[in-house]
Amino acid sequence: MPPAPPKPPAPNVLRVALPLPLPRLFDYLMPAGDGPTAGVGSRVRVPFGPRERVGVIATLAPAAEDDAPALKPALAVLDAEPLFAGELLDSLRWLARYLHAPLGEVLATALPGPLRHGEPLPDTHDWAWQLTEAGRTAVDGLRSGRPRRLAERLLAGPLDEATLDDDAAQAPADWRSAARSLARRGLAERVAIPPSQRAPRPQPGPTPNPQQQAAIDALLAGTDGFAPFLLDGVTGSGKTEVYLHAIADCLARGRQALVLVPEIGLTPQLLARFRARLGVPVHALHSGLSDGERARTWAACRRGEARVVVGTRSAVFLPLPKAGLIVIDEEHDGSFKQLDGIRYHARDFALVRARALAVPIVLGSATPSLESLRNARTGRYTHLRLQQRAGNARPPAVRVIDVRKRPLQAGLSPELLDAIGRALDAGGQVLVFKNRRGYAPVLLCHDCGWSAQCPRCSLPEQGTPMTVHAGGRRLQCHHCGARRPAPNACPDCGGLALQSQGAGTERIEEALRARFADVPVLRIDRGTTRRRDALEQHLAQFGDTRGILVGTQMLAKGHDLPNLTLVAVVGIDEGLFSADFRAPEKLAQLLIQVAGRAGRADKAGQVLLQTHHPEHPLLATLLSGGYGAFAELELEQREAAGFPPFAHLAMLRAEAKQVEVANDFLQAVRGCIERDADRTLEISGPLPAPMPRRAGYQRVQLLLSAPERRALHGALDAALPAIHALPGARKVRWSLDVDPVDLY
DNA sequence: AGCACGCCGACT
DNA sequence: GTCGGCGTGCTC
Repeated sequence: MPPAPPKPPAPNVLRVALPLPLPRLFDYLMPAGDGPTAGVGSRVRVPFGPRERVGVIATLAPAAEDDAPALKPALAVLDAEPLFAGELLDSLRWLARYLHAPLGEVLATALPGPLRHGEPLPDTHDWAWQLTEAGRTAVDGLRSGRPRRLAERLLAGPLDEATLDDDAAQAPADWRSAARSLARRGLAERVAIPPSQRAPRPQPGPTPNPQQQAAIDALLAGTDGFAPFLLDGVTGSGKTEVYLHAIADCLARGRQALVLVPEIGLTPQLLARFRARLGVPVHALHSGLSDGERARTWAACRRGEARVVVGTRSAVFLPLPKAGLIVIDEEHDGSFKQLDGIRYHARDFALVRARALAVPIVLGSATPSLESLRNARTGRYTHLRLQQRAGNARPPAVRVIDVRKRPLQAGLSPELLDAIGRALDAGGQVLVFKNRRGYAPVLLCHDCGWSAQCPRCSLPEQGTPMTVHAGGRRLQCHHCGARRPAPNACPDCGGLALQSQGAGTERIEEALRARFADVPVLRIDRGTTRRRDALEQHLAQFGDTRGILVGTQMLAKGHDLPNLTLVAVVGIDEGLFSADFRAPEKLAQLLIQVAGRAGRADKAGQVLLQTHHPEHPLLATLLSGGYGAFAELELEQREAAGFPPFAHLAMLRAEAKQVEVANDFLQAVRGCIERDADRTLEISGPLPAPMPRRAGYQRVQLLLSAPERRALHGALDAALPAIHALPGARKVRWSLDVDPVDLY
């Protein structure tokens, strides 16, 4: 008999993903002692240099070869059941490869702080109240009152807090103070019970209109397997109602539903509506929660106990062992993309997860992203439309105001101020919306509307704007890098009214206060409104009284203002002529959204757009054909210019105290990439970024573009090891952003 | 990323 | 004479 082949050695090496910006795993020996068995996806505490770190076991490997460095043993395995398993682990591995980010960093961003730092998965039990021994004998002796009534109910057995809450909702009574009163006397106690799996007690909602019903039917028909839907519904058409029906169906099938909303969209009102309608606990996940709460929600999802989670972008990392549905509300919203650290896009990653989980996913928006519209158009997504506005709301009348050569006061024209005055006289509310999105500044002539275009690479129709650098004294093109000094006078009309930026909200507020001294003027922006519900509070306080709201982005949605009769939008020209190819899309989405705020009730609303370019095709198309027509046109432009969704981008950014340092580094990076890149890969840069993020630091960037994703990722895969090894890599702060949203 | 080690200026 | 600047090198 031939000798049996040698048995492969039992795996005794842990390959651990640590949260470090290093693109490799670290090997350890099995920990000594008898802790939980080491399994892929479990966390381990390991020695790392002079300190300790918590990582995740990525793979188990057989004994290392002799030439390998001497391995240290891991200190302890922290999870008996792997924290990351199945679909979530697979999807996160995919994400790390897609973003070209270290697995350890991706896994770390997917965990709430306490879990990242090695805390055990927290308990997720519910609480109930029961009588103590003493309590049972003392009931008869209690004075009549709420504590006695509660004690009598508890005689029949313990009651969980959710049931007590529900009963209290029907017959309002404060059972908590009664319970505390009993507890003080040692008659009752609070005890932990297993998490409730009560059947949903949904409340009926309004009857869906025919379009909503058609959308609901389509969603319910597609619950078997991966099925992406674009729910394209005008403002006020009742998308949430459609979500609620789909979620209720998902709950009825005993599955979990995940709802992602933009940062600004997760309000107490929205949660209350979901809770009331679905009749099950709804978990919320957002930045306002404590670490402990986030960890508990994570645990409840991991155990399959959480039925519905509504969360902002990081909720896309929740484990969903019983997934049945994913909803992305306002799918076009920029806050789904993380702008630092692991730069993931929650909507895109949610699609990857939905596919891996084999569940339907609904992307809802009144102004879908061009990416999603294209996917709907090519048939990758089922396109569902809601075109009826609920109730008797009428679309507002939109008018464009030409401000060329008009005397402006804090950027406001006399016509606009007159219209504001008339709206106030009629007892209405006015919203003055300042479009300020951190666009790269462009140079604009106030007399004739001329803006600086690159002479070398202008397209015949739209042109390539040059951006303002060096404090307004230099212009630079972000396509070809051409530079020239900024002119002192307008090359077209000879006027001296060249300006690079409009007025901020503070100046507008000031001017409005001076002009309309008899009405309240409320400014809403990042400066005045930091906290989550501060916006709602401000607006509620403002009420229905006649007055003026001044603000940015934040005012584009939220709290209904039924008495709002005039919306004035200023500062749109920066969006019309921005060098950022996404600026027109963002501007169109914003205009539609802001316009949706006027005339929601039965009062007719008016929208005024103040611009130097009344004849601009974006405005003309948007006003005559709506967002759909705009999107059609814009997709053509993107295709002609070779921008997403017809090309795929990656951005390498570097910053240093001296531009040359960052520039030299990216020049070297460019060399690494060019060495063996596909011919279809286009590289532009290194170019200075027009807006420094931090004072004293200079930012430079290198943009990669390819018509096929494969070419882009192939080039990055090939070049990244060399880039990491570049001598300059430690002298600059650099990052790679796959699918960047902001090019500046 | 941390955190060490390692060589050159103004201070108890 | 020291305390401390941040340059480069490593972490299984």
